Amino acid sequence: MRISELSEHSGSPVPSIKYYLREGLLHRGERTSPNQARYDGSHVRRLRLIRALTEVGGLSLADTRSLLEGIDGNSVSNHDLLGRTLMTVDSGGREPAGPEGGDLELADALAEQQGWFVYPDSPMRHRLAQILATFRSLGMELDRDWLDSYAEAAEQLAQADMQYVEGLTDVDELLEKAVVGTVLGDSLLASLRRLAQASASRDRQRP
Amino acid sequence: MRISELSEHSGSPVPSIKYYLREGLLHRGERTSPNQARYDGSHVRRLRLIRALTEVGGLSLADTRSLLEGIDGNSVSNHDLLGRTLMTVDSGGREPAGPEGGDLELADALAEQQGWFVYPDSPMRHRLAQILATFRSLGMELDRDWLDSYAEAAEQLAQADMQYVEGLTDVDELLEKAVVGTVLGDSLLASLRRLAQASASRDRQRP
DNA sequence: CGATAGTAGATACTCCGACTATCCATAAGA
DNA sequence: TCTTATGGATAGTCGGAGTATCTACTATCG
Repeated sequence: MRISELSEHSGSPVPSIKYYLREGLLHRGERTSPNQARYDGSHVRRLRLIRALTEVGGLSLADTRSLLEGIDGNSVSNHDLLGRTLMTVDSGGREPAGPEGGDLELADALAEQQGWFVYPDSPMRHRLAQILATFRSLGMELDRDWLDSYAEAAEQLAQADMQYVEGLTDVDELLEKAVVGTVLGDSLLASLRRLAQASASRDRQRP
Repeated sequence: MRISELSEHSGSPVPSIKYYLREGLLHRGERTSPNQARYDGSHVRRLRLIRALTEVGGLSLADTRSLLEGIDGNSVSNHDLLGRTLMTVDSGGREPAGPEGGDLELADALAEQQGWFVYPDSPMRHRLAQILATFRSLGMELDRDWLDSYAEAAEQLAQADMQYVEGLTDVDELLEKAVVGTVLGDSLLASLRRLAQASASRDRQRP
């Protein structure tokens, strides 16, 4: 298919497609002559993925590209994907630069309570500590029960994810599903949480 | 205190503070003469809040401002805050424009299973449907058990939030904690989920 | 008292990310 | 044939989030 058809099938305007090609997010089509190339289903699929990660997941193009490269390159050995590929994802937010005092310990305590193994230099460990520090800097006392609820929910979600992914043998498919599930899962969860909060606060208002 | 001291106390550079003043995110100081104004703790606090919401929560300045206005104006009656103020938050992502077919029904089914009351024209209801549509457009079959796990986790989180907030009588404080808890809570949860996933996938790799 | 540094506010400028628009030489299709 | 589309390259746009500069003026140190 030609680029205009690719545009129609994917819903992305031609100039954007050209841009993604330039930026290396989309693999080039099979060239049939100096100024003709053929695109196929893989391009449609990739475009949908790009738009899902950026529009719904809120990732920047740069983050999106690095995830796509991870998928393409089978960057990680089998199951280590969630632990490595996705660790690089920012999930929004410019670099803060907050000093984290005893918050690393709190982060570790939460992880230990859930039985998680956490690499000491894991970016997420530091990000977590930083978030905890931010809460405290705003005068929120970080109730341990509340935090435990969050950690427990995270554990349950991870278990659900593992079950969902269980039985997949194709590494490519597994990688892609893991990435999508993780990135869009954040958005999904955020929506559900809002709905639950709205409902709960309404219930509390008129019990 | 003068603006330079405010800058030191808050960690934000003076030009940025001026910018926030211009943009109406930060209330002006008490003017003591044509070119002098005095700032106080409320400014320090507000600056920290702004930076927490933008840097850690990943909100745009525009979203941040609208939330701050909600807090300032006591926009919502008592407990309706989570249901209304926070509904406006985007949680990242440019407008997609995805057509949602039977996904609204699926969204409603999930909500009903958790016993949530959802306004039919709630933005979050549509956003949820859209996210579900996105998953499907990527060829993920949307396992109902998986979705239920997510909805259940959301419910538990909302309950934890309610408990945390319970007993607060000061409306201003309640509003602020709700906003912070919701926005930063997303980031917190995302971090925890990554840690849990990493650990779980590691466990599965070497059982 | 005067020189120096700091200040409020306004206006203008910069930088980056994510596109759009033009352009060119060529190829496909009516 | 000749109008339209294409691939690729280069340049331009636009919004968001700051920076920089400028102008009067004030505070304060020596």
